[in-house]
Amino acid sequence: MHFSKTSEYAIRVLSYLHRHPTQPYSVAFLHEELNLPYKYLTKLMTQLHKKGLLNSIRGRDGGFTLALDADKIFLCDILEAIGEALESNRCILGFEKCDSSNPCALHNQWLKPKALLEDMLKNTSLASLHSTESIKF
Amino acid sequence: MHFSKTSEYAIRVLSYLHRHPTQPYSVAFLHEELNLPYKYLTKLMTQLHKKGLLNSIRGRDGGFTLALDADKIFLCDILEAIGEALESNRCILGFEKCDSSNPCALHNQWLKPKALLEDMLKNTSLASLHSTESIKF
DNA sequence: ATTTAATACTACCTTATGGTAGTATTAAAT
DNA sequence: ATTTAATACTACCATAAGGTAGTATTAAAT
Ligand code: SF4
Ligand code: SF4
Repeated sequence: MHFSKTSEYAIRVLSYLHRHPTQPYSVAFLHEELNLPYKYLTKLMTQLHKKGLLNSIRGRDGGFTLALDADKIFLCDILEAIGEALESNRCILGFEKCDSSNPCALHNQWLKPKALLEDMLKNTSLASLHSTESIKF
Repeated sequence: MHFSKTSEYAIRVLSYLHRHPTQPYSVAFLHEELNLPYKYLTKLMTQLHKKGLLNSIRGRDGGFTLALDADKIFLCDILEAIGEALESNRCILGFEKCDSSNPCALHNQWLKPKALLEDMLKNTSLASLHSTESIKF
């Protein structure tokens, strides 16, 4: 039970961009500031741009800015952009098919935590992430 | 956000063993019955035996049985046995250190889902998993 | 004693994720 | 026009998880 490194990186870097939404930041700068691997971050940023979450400005003095309002980007959007969308219907035990009219007991145990998780991912926006003005990133 | 294959396998196979706690089942049989990869399952069973969750009976007509009462084995015990214990204190964003007196907003969002997850893993026993008598395994 | 059916062990292969290297392309500044 | 600092692209490398192959060891049954 964990988030992937890539999703951690994406959340951290997007959250950082939100601090100064207008000014473009270069990957080199973000790499220094957030201590994330430079080349890997380049790939990730390009991917987020292709998915429409980032504006990219090429050439000298270029960089990336948020493409959308920070309160319109939710954690689930970020996960989807990097190909880690939550498969809500997937069986927690890896079964292909399941008669959901007769669920196993683990399924019932899983319902509540799963609902809260989905709630968190669907309703936590980038903007809300920074509401506390903590200086971690 | 997902369980590993290995943890799925472990939960499924242990749950199956609980159905007839006294009789030893061979890996070959479990492999057929649960449709899990034979050799990989062998490794997993040996590991679970070393961790004290299973009795192993070698030689002809051997196999594995539960080493403990099914209502004394909890999901978290299984995860720990396969080296996937939940690191409760790990930062969800991968930071090494964090001043928890000033948590970031994601942390607060994470508290409730995390608590429910831990509750599920700590309080769901093998025995309770099978209380509904569903025939999935 | 031999056969047989099981676990245990060692080593290797495959796939996905995470990460690196080098180069091409773009555009501002001079 | 040239330099410079940025993204974009292609290809490869490293690590961990998942999976396979072959053989040694064990113990019941005959
Ligand atoms: S009821 Fe059990 S077997 Fe069916 S999808 Fe849910 S966890 Fe899987
Ligand atoms: S408060 Fe934020 S930075 Fe600190 S441990 Fe929690 S998620 Fe990580």
